[in-house]
Amino acid sequence: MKLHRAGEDYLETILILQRKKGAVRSLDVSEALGISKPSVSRAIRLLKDGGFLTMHEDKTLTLTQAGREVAEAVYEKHCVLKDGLVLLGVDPVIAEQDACKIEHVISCESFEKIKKIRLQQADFRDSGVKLA
Amino acid sequence: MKLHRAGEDYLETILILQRKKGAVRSLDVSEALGISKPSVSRAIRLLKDGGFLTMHEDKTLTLTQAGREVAEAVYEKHCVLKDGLVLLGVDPVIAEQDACKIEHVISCESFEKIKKIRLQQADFRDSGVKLA
DNA sequence: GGCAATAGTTAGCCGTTGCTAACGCCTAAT
DNA sequence: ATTAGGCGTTAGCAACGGCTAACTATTGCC
Repeated sequence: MKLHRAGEDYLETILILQRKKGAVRSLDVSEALGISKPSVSRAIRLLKDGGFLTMHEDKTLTLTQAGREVAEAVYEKHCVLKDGLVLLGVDPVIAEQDACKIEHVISCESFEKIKKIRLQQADFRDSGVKLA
Repeated sequence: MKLHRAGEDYLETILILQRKKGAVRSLDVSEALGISKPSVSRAIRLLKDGGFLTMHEDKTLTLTQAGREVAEAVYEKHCVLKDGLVLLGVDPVIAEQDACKIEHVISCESFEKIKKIRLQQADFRDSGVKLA
């Protein structure tokens, strides 16, 4: 099963909510993403069918191994991209929005290069040299 | 009329083809993008209705002022993003693909910051200092 | 004139991803 | 026990953006 933008978003959100408050239900995802309950319900069903998460009797959601891998990969992209943009002087709110979109389209190769240079920039900055 | 990813892609492609070979027809766009003739035909009609281009009696296409502005903005993002990624060491083919996607989702604010830092990096590199 | 190739269009399908309306179920309060 | 609220689901709609099949129109060749 091939994941699209929305699927990645849902998995990422579930991961974040799981870390933040433990048990996650569909409604939590709905509120976090600002997407209607029925839309989330259908998406969750598809992700369940695809083997990315399981829903327990009490309706709480848990990511499977596959789901967690996707979610963590996307979330890492999110964090590095947002951080990088903020470092460049982008407004944090804008950086957050952009990271939310770019995380779904950027290749792993490009991402790794950005991650690398971002670390170097941090080192560079910490060394006391003024860049910008 | 609000443009989406596809609309921007078509306008950008028409701009590039126009610069490369003068007159542009639907089929040129179809071949350049690898999208079927009917899909391009419909998209062109919508862009025409939206005031982004005009189609002449001989079926050649011309961007309007509005269309050209969009196309040039997207194309500039494309070039800067691709260049930036290549500078970071990303394979040019991958960089091209990623730029094609990111150009449609990145904000102007983030883009401007990237453009700025890219120029600084170029200066820095030209100054003889080894970065990577 | 007739035929084939080229180019554009129309009609209609599909998947993705949003939405609302309305229903079902469970729990808690009266 | 009945009722109300919270949560999930079902049904059905719409927009976007691909696709194929099939039609039309123009042009160039014999």
